Amino acid sequence: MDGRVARGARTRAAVANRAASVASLDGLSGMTLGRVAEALGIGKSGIQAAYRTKEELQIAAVAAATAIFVAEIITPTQTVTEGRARLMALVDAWLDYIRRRVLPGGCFMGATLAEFDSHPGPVRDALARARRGWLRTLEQQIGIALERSEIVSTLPPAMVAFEIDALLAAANVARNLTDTDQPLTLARTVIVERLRC
Amino acid sequence: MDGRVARGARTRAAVANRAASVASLDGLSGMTLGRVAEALGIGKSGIQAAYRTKEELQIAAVAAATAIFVAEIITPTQTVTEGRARLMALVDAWLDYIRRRVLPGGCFMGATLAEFDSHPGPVRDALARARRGWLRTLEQQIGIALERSEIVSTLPPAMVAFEIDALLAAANVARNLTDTDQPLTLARTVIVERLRC
DNA sequence: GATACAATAGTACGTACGTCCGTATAGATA
DNA sequence: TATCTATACGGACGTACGTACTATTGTATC
Repeated sequence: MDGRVARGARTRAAVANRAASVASLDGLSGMTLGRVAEALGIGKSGIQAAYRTKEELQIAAVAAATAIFVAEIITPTQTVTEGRARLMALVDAWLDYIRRRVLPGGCFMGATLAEFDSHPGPVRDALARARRGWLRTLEQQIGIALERSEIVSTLPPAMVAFEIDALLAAANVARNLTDTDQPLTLARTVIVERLRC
Repeated sequence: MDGRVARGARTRAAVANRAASVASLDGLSGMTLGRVAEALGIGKSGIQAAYRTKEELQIAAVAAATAIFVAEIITPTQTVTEGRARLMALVDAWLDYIRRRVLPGGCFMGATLAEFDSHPGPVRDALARARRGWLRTLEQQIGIALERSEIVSTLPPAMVAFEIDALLAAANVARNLTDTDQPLTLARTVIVERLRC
């Protein structure tokens, strides 16, 4: 029971995951077929068998990174009470996800969005879609927290979501630059404070 | 009166500026000698005559981008009253600098920091130095504004500076993604609001 | 057990990269 | 004027890229 198609699917998943890892360090352009192949211990043609072109591989890497993100951050917080509690659970899960270096480069989006934001095409579309989903998730919990008066804000949920995402992204960069976890706790402090006004 | 060294210096400056332009779009790795050369209408060897290696060119690009940044944002606001007024002048100058697309990719730091934050070396050091200078400039004015009670904050100046920079960086990404100036004004709204608590 | 076909390896191609070298041009120096 | 010297060019180098193609393996189907 380890047929051709099962093996193929497993390879495809392994390739996509490794591509996401490499891209978190060197970006989706710096991620080359040869590097991914070498990291996996297979030949370049093995990558091609899974994804025909580099662009397909890039999109697969985005999908893989998104899946990891959902598994690490979205799913585990799904059981937490909606509103402020879940919002903070999301933030903490994100910070922990970065701290644990699930992907070696930290935040996949941080490394790739800046690279592709000026390059229209299917890859950028995939990145933008994932980003929008994350922002909407934040916005939703902020809205609920506001309704329940668990947080205070003079700004609409969408702006608060934008702000939290901005702080997290900046924390990721600062963390990579300084090789210290301090920026992560700093960002958390700011976020906590901003949910009180 | 257009001697070798004068011509050389002029070429070096032109090469560095064009390198900064290209890098704002494609990053410091995506910026290739051939592309810079072509954009300048000279040969690859012309670039090499100005900067021996690609790394030297990358560092020169950082310096050129920093110089542009200073000329466009720091210097013009130097005459504004210190404190809240100058802080907002800095923010507005930054937003306008992005809006005017002085560099085609928007924020040079936004495009290159995320790319190099996981790549130790002289290029990252140059980027980190420039970033620290910008954060210190913000922090300084925030501190003065706080002393003079022009703004209210329960957070220390360094954190507010971190936050403002984070919002601006996120605005740049969102602006490139959406091709709309709306994220810029959104970020400004958040910043103004955050200086009141 | 024979046949068809998917997954992977291996190889080769054309292009573009960064770098190096030889040389012509033209300003600086004596 | 004659002699350096720095700028810029053209070209060639080895490497690595993405892609295309063929051969081989191993599994499902009949």
